Amino acid sequence: MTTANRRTHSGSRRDEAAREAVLHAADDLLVEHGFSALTVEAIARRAGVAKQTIYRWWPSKVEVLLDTLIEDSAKRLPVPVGEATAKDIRGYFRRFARFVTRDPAGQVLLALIAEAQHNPGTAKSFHARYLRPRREQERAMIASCVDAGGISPALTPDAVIDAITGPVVYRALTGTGVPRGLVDALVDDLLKPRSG
Amino acid sequence: MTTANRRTHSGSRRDEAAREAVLHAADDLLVEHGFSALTVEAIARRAGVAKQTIYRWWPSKVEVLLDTLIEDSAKRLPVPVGEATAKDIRGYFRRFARFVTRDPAGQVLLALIAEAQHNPGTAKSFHARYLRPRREQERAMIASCVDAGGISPALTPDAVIDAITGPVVYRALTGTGVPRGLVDALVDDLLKPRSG
Amino acid sequence: MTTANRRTHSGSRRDEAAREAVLHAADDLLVEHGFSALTVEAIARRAGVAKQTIYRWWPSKVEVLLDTLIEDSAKRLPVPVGEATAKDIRGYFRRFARFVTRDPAGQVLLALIAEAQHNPGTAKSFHARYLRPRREQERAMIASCVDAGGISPALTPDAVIDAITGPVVYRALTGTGVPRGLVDALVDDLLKPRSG
Amino acid sequence: MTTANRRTHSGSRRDEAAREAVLHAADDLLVEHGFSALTVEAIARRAGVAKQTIYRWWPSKVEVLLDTLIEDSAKRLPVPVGEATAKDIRGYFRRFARFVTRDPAGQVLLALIAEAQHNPGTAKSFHARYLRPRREQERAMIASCVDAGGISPALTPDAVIDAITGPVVYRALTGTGVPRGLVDALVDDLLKPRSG
DNA sequence: GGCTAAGCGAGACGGTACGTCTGGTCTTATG
DNA sequence: CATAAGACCAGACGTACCGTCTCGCTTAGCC
Repeated sequence: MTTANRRTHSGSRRDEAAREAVLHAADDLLVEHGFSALTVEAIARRAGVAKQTIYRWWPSKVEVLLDTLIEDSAKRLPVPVGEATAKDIRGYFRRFARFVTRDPAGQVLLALIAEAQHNPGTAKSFHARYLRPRREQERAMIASCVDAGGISPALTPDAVIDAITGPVVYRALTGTGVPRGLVDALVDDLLKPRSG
Repeated sequence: MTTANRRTHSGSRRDEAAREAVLHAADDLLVEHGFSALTVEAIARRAGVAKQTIYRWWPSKVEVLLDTLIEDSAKRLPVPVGEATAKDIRGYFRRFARFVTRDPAGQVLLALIAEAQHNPGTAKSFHARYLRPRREQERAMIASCVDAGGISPALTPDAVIDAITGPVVYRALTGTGVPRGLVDALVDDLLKPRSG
Repeated sequence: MTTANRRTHSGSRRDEAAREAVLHAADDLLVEHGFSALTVEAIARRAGVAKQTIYRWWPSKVEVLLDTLIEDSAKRLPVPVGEATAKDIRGYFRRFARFVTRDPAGQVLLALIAEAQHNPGTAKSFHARYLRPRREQERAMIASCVDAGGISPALTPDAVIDAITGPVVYRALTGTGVPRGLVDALVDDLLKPRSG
Repeated sequence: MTTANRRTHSGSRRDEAAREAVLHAADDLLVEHGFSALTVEAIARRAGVAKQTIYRWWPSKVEVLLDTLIEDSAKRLPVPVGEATAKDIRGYFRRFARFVTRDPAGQVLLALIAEAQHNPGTAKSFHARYLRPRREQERAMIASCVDAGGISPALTPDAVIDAITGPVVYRALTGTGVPRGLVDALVDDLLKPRSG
């Protein structure tokens, strides 16, 4: 009702509308036309924003993607906090598999893993701002469950996480999809102590 | 006065020297300056070859890389053929981990996995010419061992391969290295039947 | 402890200090770094003034220059008023030549002649605010001397002025300097009646 | 009849058609929309040429203009060569006045005089490639006439040229037009010796 | 003496053009 | 007929200014 009919920028403070337009434009372009269509010019065009506005706030288009990924995965793939049960953990990794294979934001994740291969700077901030913090939360999730006696894996928490997310990500990267039951099989196998 | 110092092309047949110069130039550039330095112009410059010569024989720089990867991994990471023992399999995956983390050709593999994310055409020929054939050989290796009774994994051969290579590749892609013992732990865990 | 070191603007009336800072900044930039360095942003930076303050009071950077030119040439190159002798006229044109070739304000004049070529709006206000009024005074100077019988040129006053300032300006514009004696020769030649 | 219906560029040699398209585009843009519309992008657009093609052959748009000026004034404002009469000289300066005030190429000349004010690099090559050679020819024209006894001016040849072209150029630059008879009056006045 | 109005420094904004780089296509000349 | 060379069109890169705008502030001048 009270919305202005034209976006009006906010003067000497950062324009939140422009920020969001950029993030959405980047996301949309990636999903619709792939990473190669994700040029700063195209983002600016699509967002109705000047190139300079992008360069003012983000050092590269990769950081734009990273921002969308961080926001989206905080919303749509939260790591369980507090005391986690084996069921919580299984649920998290199932959601992770779905996120990576079906959520648009999952495509962003894969694109960033890829881009980090090509560009050391990307790798660095991708780790610092996404992978590392998330890994910490995941580790805490596993550890809390171990502490509570819910599971007693033979591997370290890190190795467990790699052993589950690794195959999921690898199959997603190679475009072969994650087969039904793979996550469950891995989780079952890894979280319980090996007999003998 | 015997010139001959300069490579002299051969007339109406494809110039093998040019082909090899291109492959080596691509490999070297990737290792020395990373994927972002790997432009067709740079390859041509380094190989002492005209751009057109590259475009004549390869549809893109990615196919150049793919050719080097195919040649190099046939040489340096052969899949065991014939009857394979559990030991052979473990050995193969150990060599795989070393290849991916330490061999220059492993960098090519990672770069192609990455590039396949950005470009559907790359993905297609990367699968058809590298991943698929290799996966077939790996599957045969596992199957022959199962048939011989050497192992009896709970998962399908494909799942086993993913469960081992997945974490290795994932850690390599995220630049975190593959910890000592990870491969062995995964192999031990997956090749032997689950108790109970 | 009495701060006051920082210029403090004056509230709801135009800030004279800002006005002068702008004029001087423009002048300095032109002389030091040439016309191409004379951007509104650079003037604002140098003057310690916001861009908006410039746009509030001047329609363009050219008008800033024009203001400095008008002030400076009123001070340093006044046209003789009242009854003029041939000697006054010669003196004026000598000062004009020196102004155009050596005075920083002369550079401003040349820059505006140039800019007027590129921009019709500049041309218009440059004529209206500088060239026309000045030409009127020059014409009056010549006319008063003719009336007094001091000279009797074969050409109209306008043509005389053009015939003297033209070569001076042309040589200044082409950076070739005004040779000693050129002004005197032209003045001698033009102010006295042609024999025969 | 035999013209190709599409311009086809000429391979590894410079494309003459592209060169001419650029020169004409620059000329046209200057005349139609003024110097401020003369951007490299606009020239490229208009000429149907890639920007890089312009940057490959010209260091700046100014050099493009300079090339058009050199070609055009060789064609349309040749300096008389060989023994020149007073009539030839008068004719040349009359043509010069018409060139500067009415010929599109004259606009290019004025634009370059202007731009040379703003940019030292422009000034340098404008002098070296246009003004200096032309001045040499003009000086030779005057000298040959003096030698033949056709005229005996009180001023040096250079001063004579400046005294005639100066006012013409100055009036053209200030957009006031060159009045009928001004050139003749100046020529008459300057080429004949002052009596007494 | 509080209120209003304008000027101010600061700087974000949507744009345009800059000059550079690479991509992928084409032509020429050489062998 | 393959090659080295390299010109060509296309279009993205990241930067500099443009001219407009809003912010938060300071200072008159009016009630």
